[in-house]
Amino acid sequence: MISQELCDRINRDLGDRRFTLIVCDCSIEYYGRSRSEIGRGHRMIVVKPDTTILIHSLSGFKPVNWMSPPTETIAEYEKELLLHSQRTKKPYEEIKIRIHDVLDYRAYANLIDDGRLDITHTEKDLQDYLVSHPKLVHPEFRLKKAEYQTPLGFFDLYGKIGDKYVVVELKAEKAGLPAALQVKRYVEWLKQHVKPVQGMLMAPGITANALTILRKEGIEFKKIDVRKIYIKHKKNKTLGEWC
Amino acid sequence: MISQELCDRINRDLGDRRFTLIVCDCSIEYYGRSRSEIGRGHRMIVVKPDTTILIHSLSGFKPVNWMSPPTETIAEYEKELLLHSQRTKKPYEEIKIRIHDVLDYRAYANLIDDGRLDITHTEKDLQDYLVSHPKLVHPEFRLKKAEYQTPLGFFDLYGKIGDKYVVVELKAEKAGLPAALQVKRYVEWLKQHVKPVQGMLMAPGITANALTILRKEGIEFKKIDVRKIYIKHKKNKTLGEWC
DNA sequence: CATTAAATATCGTCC
DNA sequence: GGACGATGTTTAATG
Repeated sequence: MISQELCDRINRDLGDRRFTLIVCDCSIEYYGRSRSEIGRGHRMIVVKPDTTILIHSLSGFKPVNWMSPPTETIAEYEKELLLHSQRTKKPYEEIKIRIHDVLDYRAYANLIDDGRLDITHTEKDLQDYLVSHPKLVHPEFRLKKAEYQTPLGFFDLYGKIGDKYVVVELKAEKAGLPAALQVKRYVEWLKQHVKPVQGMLMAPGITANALTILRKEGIEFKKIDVRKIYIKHKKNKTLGEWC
Repeated sequence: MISQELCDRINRDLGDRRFTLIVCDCSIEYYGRSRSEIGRGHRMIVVKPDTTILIHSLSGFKPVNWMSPPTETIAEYEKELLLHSQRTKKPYEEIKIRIHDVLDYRAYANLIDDGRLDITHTEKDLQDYLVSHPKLVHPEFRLKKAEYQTPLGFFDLYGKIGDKYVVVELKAEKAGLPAALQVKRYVEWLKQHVKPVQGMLMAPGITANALTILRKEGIEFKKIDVRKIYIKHKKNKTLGEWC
C-alpha cells in the first residue's frame, strides 16, 4: 500500500489541514525536551487540523509520542515512507516516523466541532460553594476574601472565626504532603501580620504523612467532597440525575 | 449509516478487544472524578484493546473525554445510537456518548506492538551522569549516596565538600518554586542531624522567585542541562546525531 | 493498595 | 512570553 501516490496524498491532506489518520507499522524517534525511540509496532498516527500530532500505541492514555501545535508534518518517499514532523516554535522538537507498512489511511475534510466542554465538580466549584455556604467551613466562619492575594500565592479562603484569623486551603482530591506544606507556609506567613491565626485544609481525604504535619502545626483538617455536595453551578443546573 | 447492524458490529468488535475507531458527530456526558458535558460536534472515538477509551476533538493534545482501563463499553441502539462506557473498578467513572451521525467506522484485529519506548535525557540520566562525574557538582564533591532516603523523600545526591554535608536536588527542566522549597525542606531537615550543611539545586534554569528563596536560604544554584551533556546511556548509544 | 515524585506532563490565567 | 497552580492530570517506583 506504500507508494509515491500515498506519499503525495498524505502531503496534500496535511496541507489542507485535514484530520488525518494512519494506522501502520512504524518505528519512531523523538528529540526535544527529552529524547526517545521505539522500534517497530502497529500504531495509529493522528494529525489534527490544528497540527497537533499524536502517535497512539495499542494501550494506555498517553500517546507513545506527540507534539503540540504549531507543527509541520511532511511525508517523504524514497525507498521507504517517512513522516517527518517538527515544531515550528520554541522549544524545538522533532519526530521522525519510519513507516514500514500502512494498514489504513484516512483523511476527513469539513469536520465541525462547536461544542464547548463544560466541567464542574472542580476545586473552583468547591470554592464557589463555600463562599455562599461559609457555615460548612465552620458554623462561625465569616469570609473576608476568596482568592486573597499574598506574596506566597492566593489563599483559597480567608476570614475569621471569632477573633481568630483563618486561612483555608481547598483540594478537590485527596490532600498530600505538598498541600499540607502549603497551608503550613500560609500560616507561618500570616502569623507575621496578624494574630491569632488558624490554618485549615479541606479535602475529601488526606495522606497519613500530611495529617501528621497538620497536627504538629495545629492546622485543622476538615473532610469535604465537592462531588457529594448539591451544586447549583453557573448555568443553574443540578446534579440530581447523577447523584 | 446508523443501524442495528452497526450497533451489533460495534459490540462484536469491542467484545473481541479490537482497536476500534468511530469518527462521528456526537455529544458526551461524563461523571466520575468530576463531571462534564459537551454538545454536538465531530469527534473521533478510540477504544484500545486494553479497553482505554479516548474521545478526541479536532484540536489539542488532550482527549475531550477519556477513561483508563479497565472499562466496559457497550453500544445500544434504540431510536438513537448510544455508546455507554464505564470503569469497572474504583473510582467509578462513566461516559455516555450520544452518536448522532457516523462518518466512519473501523476496527482492526491482530495488531501487534512489541516496541518498548526508550526515553533518555531525563532527570534520572542527569543523576547517573553526575554520579560518575561528581566534579561537575563541585571540584571537591565526594558522593556518599545517590537517592539517599529520608522521611522527607529521596535526596537526589548526598555527599560532602570538605567538611560540609551537601544535599543536591536535580531538575531536568527549569526549576520553579516547588523545587526551591523542596531543597529548603531538605536543608532544614538535614541541619537537625549534621552540620554544617550546604544545599544545592542543579537545573538548566530557574525562575526569579525560586532564586530569591535559594539566596535567602544560602542554597547554591548551579546551571546544568542534561541535553547538553554527552551521554552514554545504558545501551551505550550516543546522542551525536541530534546534538 | 497507598504514597511519592517525575513527566516530552498539559492547560488556563495572570502579570 | 514567563510564572504559577490545577488537572477527571498519567505514569512509574516503592513500601
